[in-house]
Amino acid sequence: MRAAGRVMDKSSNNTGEEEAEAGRPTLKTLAFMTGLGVTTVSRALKDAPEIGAETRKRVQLVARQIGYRPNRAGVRLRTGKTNVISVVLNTTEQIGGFLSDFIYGISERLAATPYHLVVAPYSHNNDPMEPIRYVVETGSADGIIISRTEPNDPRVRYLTERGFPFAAHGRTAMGIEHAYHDFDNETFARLAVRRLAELGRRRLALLAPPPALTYHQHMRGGFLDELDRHGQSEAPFSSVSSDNIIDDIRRHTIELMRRTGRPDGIICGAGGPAFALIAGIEAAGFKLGRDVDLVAKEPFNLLQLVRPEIHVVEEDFRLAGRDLATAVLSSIDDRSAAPMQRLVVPAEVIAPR
Amino acid sequence: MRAAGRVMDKSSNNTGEEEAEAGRPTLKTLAFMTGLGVTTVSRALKDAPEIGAETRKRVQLVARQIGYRPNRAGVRLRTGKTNVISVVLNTTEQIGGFLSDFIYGISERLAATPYHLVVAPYSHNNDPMEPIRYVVETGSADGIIISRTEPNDPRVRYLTERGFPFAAHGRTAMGIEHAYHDFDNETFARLAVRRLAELGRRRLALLAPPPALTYHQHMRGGFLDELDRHGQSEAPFSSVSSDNIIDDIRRHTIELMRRTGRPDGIICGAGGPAFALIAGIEAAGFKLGRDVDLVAKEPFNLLQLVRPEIHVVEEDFRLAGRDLATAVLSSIDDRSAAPMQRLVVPAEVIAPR
DNA sequence: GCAATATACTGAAACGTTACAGATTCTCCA
DNA sequence: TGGAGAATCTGTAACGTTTCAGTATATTGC
Repeated sequence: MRAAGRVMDKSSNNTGEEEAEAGRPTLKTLAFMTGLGVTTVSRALKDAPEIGAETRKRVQLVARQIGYRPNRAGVRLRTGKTNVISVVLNTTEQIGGFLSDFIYGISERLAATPYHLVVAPYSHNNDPMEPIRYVVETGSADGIIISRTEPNDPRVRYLTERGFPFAAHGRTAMGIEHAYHDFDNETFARLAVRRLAELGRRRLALLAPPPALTYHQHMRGGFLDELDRHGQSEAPFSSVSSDNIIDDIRRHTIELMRRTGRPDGIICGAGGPAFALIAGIEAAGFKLGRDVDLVAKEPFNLLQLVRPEIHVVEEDFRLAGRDLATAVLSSIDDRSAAPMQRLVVPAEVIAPR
Repeated sequence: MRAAGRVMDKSSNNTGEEEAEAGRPTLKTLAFMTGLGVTTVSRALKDAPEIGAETRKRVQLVARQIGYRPNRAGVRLRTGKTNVISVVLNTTEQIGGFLSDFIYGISERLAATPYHLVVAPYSHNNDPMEPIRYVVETGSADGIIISRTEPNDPRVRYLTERGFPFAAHGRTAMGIEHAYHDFDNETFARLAVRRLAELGRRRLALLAPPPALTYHQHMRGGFLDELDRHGQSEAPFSSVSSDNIIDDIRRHTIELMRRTGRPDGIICGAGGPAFALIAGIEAAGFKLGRDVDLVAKEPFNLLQLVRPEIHVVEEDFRLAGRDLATAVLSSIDDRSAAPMQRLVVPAEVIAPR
């Protein structure tokens, strides 16, 4: 009864507006259809307490029926909320790219939310800060995911100073508590060294990530310390990093294997470059599993498939993506909440099959 | 003189507005600073002819100085223009993912434009039409890039009917002229068969993409026809496609190699799955290059690195990304222009090194 | 029976932009 | 000299949303 009365009132009030009934439904359309004011509709849709229960249901029903979807630009203009997560990526990123799974992981987490994922690239010759500044200055996202984290990362400092929600793939070492997801590369290195020790390998080389990245330290730290415990020695291999292009790695590996102090065990801190390592080892005339053992990260389950004689540790980038998305979302939700920090500790080295 | 006079006028006119001087500069800020109206500023920035040359320069100078950047939400709300390209991806996509390069290619092309790239995922169990409908209905992008194109693709029909700019990775066969970038998989298959014929291989198997996808037809077409020309026969291998998970492919390959009519040549229509093929061949006790030859796509230059005895054809996904981005942009720019259609024809099969 | 208060709704304004429909000044020609 | 027309600028409205400051009606307390 009440409802009906109001409907009559309002519809006659609103008829001046000449509803075209074309295009996407907006709040105005809903207001017209329900006979309510735009404000009421807006509030009813977000379950505001000052709207009658019946009205709320009615509005929501109609909205669902006609497939109302809030206009993102409208919301964004009014509130500043973009419903966007920006993932900043280095386009000169490594071989073969773990990136697919990373992106899929993020998407997966975002799928059930109103958030969109935008990919903001930067190339090696640009300033990594540039896309970050852009996002913050133009407010083009509600949160940022960064990767290739450094111990003293200007992006982390910048974002923290401004209180802008973000999560990093990798840790820092600058006394700032921030959200991150990281793979425990120290443990990875330890496990790898230990395995090679078990196999009787005495002289090990490590293909590490570039020194600037935090996980270089972690990996080398674990490597060196564990080397010490087992009385093994290092075959220096720092002329190249897992960031180099395939051919560089292959060439340097050949050179490494031909040195006097060549290693009998190699550890590779990434997936793709392991292929180049293998190629180099074999090109130098050595045989995997006999002359030298290799422990590598296995990001796509392809490595051990073609070279069953290598030892692998699995790293899950899809999980990293999901985790980081979750972390940013909760940062956005409550900026003062404790940042999500997850360290994934590898449990085992998978032996050759 | 003139300019100065106007500045005085306008600034006194505008002083009612109490410029806070905080936050991002907007047109209003610029208007205040230059002493012009916001309309004039807006037009000056986009080089409208009805604005005096001097004014235009002045406005643009000030804009550059204070780092003015148009508010995307404002533009989008007013004009409907989003400056967004949406790339719709299947998150259950294949092994190892060529996706990184694809995305990087798109980003690369978009970098110098005002466009952002948003990734819209769908999983195997969802309707592939869903993200497409979402984008079109909510107008959340100016253009779409789709992949995994089918001969009679409902997405292509839908987008064409609505005149929505898009480009497809792959062709269709439905009498619709649309923008695409495609790798010539027919030629790929022909080259592969020819190479295997040269090697004396008589009985060939093809690991094709799923039958639903257009390039399945192309690849199989070229394969069968060329098979005929050389008087070779086919070893049926349709129980599995290059979309299957690694382990399925490996198992089916073992089974294939143990059959009576086992192949002495195999062609693999994708990069990742080749690893599984190799594993299967070897698990069945055969040797690559001796018992059987393999021709595969090489998307990341990793395959031949660890298995120098295989023959590869390079497919460049970064180029595909760049191309598709270019195609959508030009579609957006002029909807009636002839759609960009590019077929990349592979020239050679790279022999083992 | 009347004020105070709670309940359920409302219009107007604002976010930043562009399109529309003028307004003002200047130039040039009859 | 006067008026048409070009050149250059202007304010207002609108896109769809949320917030602010109400208004009207119903309910309560005394």
